[in-house]
Amino acid sequence: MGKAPRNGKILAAQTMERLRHAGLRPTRQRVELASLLFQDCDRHVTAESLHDQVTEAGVKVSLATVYNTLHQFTEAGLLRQVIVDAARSYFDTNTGDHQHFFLEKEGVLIDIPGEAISVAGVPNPPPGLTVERVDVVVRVKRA
Amino acid sequence: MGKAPRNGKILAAQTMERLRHAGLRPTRQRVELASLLFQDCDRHVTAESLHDQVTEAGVKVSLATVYNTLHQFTEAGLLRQVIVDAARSYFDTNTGDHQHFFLEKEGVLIDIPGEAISVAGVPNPPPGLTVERVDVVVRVKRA
DNA sequence: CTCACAGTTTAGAATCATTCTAAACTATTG
DNA sequence: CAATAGTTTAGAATGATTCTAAACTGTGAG
Repeated sequence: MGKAPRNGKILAAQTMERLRHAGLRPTRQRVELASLLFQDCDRHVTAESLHDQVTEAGVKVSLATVYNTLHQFTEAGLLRQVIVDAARSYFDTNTGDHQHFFLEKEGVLIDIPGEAISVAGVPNPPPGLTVERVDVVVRVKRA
Repeated sequence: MGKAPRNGKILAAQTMERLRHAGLRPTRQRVELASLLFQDCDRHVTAESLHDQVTEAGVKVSLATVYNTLHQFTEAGLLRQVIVDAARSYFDTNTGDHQHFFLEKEGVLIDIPGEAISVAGVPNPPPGLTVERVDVVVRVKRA
């Protein structure tokens, strides 16, 4: 032990700052979850996959808290919810403008950069409605 | 009584033919549901909304059968499943190429003709994967 | 027209993801 | 350090959907 703990501490401090900025009290659980979610590259998680991961890391966080936290992070703009599967909800750490490939059989999401794709010809919505967002899901399967 | 029954019979006969062509035995329940689904213009239903409708029409069909039937019709290509809401599944009687506006608050779907919208710049999927379909959901809200 | 059987329907139980509840805990502030 | 508002949690509850196994019904053969 040496590097891991030190990095852990630095990471935790940054994470706590980030949570405070988002208006969230940096509790042990939120810091743990945020560290897992935001340390690496972009990630796509479900409540269960994240709960499994945090549990395997030897940290005790209830599934209810994982659900709460995912929703709070989403409201705070730290995550984005992705709806592609009737069976479960995915959360994406990439909150920028982008779209997805979705491999249904395996429940795998792959980002498509926002600049890559362009959607043309969206009609004006019916009167009284305004566009919030345009989601594109490219459903793929193993060849 | 006069017109209604006669039309009903004609409709039923057409519907039974349609079901047979799709490889589905035309049972009372399937004919009832198909009549409701396909008689008018394009429709978007959930299992519950369709069950309510058929029940209000005075026809006895179990909710389980509505679920079964919706899935069978979908497999047979008579319906298309639309995934826009984590909470419930929608089925669309329009199986052609088109996209949707979705008014989340009210659970309302509105078709956008396929010719209207064009999606450009979809990257090649990762090796070993092929594109099945590109879904576009324009999420709207009351202004 | 009738029988037999494969395919269907169904009530109710079961499942699964998710949310709720209310009691125990903890970060924060004074 | 104490008070308190915000959090966490186990477990119950919910809601959509699926399953089960028993009863029912198109259909094709005779």
